[in-house]
Amino acid sequence: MTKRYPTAEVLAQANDTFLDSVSVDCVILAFHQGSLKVLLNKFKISDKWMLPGGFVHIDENVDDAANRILKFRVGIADLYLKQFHLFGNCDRTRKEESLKMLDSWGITPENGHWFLKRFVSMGYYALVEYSKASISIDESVEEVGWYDLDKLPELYADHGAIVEKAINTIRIQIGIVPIGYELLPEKFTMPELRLIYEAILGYELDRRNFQRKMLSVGLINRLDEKRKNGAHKAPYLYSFNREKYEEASLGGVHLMPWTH
Amino acid sequence: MTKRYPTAEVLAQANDTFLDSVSVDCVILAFHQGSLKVLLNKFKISDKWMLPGGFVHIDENVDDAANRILKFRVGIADLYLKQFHLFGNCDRTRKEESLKMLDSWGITPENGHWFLKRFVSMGYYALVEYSKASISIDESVEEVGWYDLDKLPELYADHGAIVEKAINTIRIQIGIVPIGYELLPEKFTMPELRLIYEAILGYELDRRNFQRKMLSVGLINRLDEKRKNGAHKAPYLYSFNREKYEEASLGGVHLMPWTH
DNA sequence: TCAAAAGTGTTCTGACTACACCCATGT
DNA sequence: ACATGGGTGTAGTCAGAACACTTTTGA
Repeated sequence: MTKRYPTAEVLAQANDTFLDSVSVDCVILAFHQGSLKVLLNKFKISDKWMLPGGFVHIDENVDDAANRILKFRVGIADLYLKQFHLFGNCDRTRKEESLKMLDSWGITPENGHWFLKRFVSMGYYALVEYSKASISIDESVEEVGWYDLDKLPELYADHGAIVEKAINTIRIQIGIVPIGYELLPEKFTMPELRLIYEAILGYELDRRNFQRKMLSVGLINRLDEKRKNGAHKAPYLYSFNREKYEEASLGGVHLMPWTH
Repeated sequence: MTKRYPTAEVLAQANDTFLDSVSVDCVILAFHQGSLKVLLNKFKISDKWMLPGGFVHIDENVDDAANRILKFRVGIADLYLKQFHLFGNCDRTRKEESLKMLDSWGITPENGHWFLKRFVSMGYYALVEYSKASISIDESVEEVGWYDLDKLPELYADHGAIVEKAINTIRIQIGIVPIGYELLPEKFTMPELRLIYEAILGYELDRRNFQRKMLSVGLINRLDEKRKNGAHKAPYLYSFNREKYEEASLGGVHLMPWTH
């Protein structure tokens, strides 16, 4: 199973390789240095940044395609990965840009070439641990990088709207679905967990009440270790109770109050 | 704007009419005689019931396609209609069935015919008022009918799973998103509203607390009328405060508690 | 007059809020 | 010692759960 990201050769005869008209875009989020980052890449030919995305193999489930793209880009499989919206408007396809890309790959497209047709894109969001993600570049991509959510560069086509919709969806779900497990290392401190929640929600939480709430739902175990940070009391380390976490992911938990 | 549901003639030259590989399936729900019903139809050639669905015109937004299909089937436009999941597995396409359909329409498909390719389907759910829905039949459809959610007949391909996923999604959203407006006539009684919630949730609610809660969120106005039902006190009639309702639909409200 | 169902009031509990207070650590 | 930030305790408030009680209607 070493299916490739589409390159020039693949695209040239893609009619039988990929599912028509359907693409996948991934909003891959990680937490680093106090803020949420999203993974972006830039194709050699394009001057705009894009979300990591790709096409669906003809014999591949769409969800699996999203997983494959994710694994290819950040090197982690079986991540927290969720559908959040289908972007299906006609006006989202940028024919000129696509032509430019084909041209740069030395392809002179016949009329109605697969790549030039209208595409709808399934949006997925993924949460990954920054330190575990090893971003990779292939020959079609010039640059890959993590961008601060509130300092995004100009994005290709509707990718800006896709990012926005993703973060909105996560904000809504954060009260029901436990997160953090995917964004943090095995051992973490309570302030670290809280900073993630604050970054996603966009406002500050009461340090003390947050701690109590998190401990009371029972998804987190306190360890017998502390981490020395600086000139203050060393915070405890915690780990997720994997079993209960999975359970809560499926069944839903009431984690956060609803009123701001 | 009188685009048609695909029929034999349309399908024959559909390559340029419809978006490839993408279809739309609608789980249309209504409340009638104490239970939730879902709209199903049966094609002449098929022996299995299907969800109302269709294809996306080449110059049509996917969301608009869902709206068009809905309008065609129940005669109501601008309904409460929401994406809930993309069904994108390879194994969901039933090639033999599709061949049978084409054959029955007198089409001998060349290899790789549009209709025989793999399709992914965007699932939408819609809530409609039973009395306002006028279901219509076209020449390709043999029968259309409302089916009780827990007495569904055998459904085509993965349509059973689609219905299930739809109702699960609604159950999760019912606590945040106000519903009822779309399922009830202009004027309704509190028990009527409560029965809908109970039907969706699958369990009974406390009559008295439900009433208080509904009134306290302010989406509902009590009218100066009552409806005489039987040998008991006549319940008040209520109507939705449309303005606040729209607002709540967008911003979200905390309507129901989370714990069962 | 009685059953059935609607409407209102009350108590109890538990969760969230907003703090005050104490503890550990490095400079 | 003191600033910085982590951890615990507690009173006040508010919403939901449970249930008693009253009201209206038709048979």
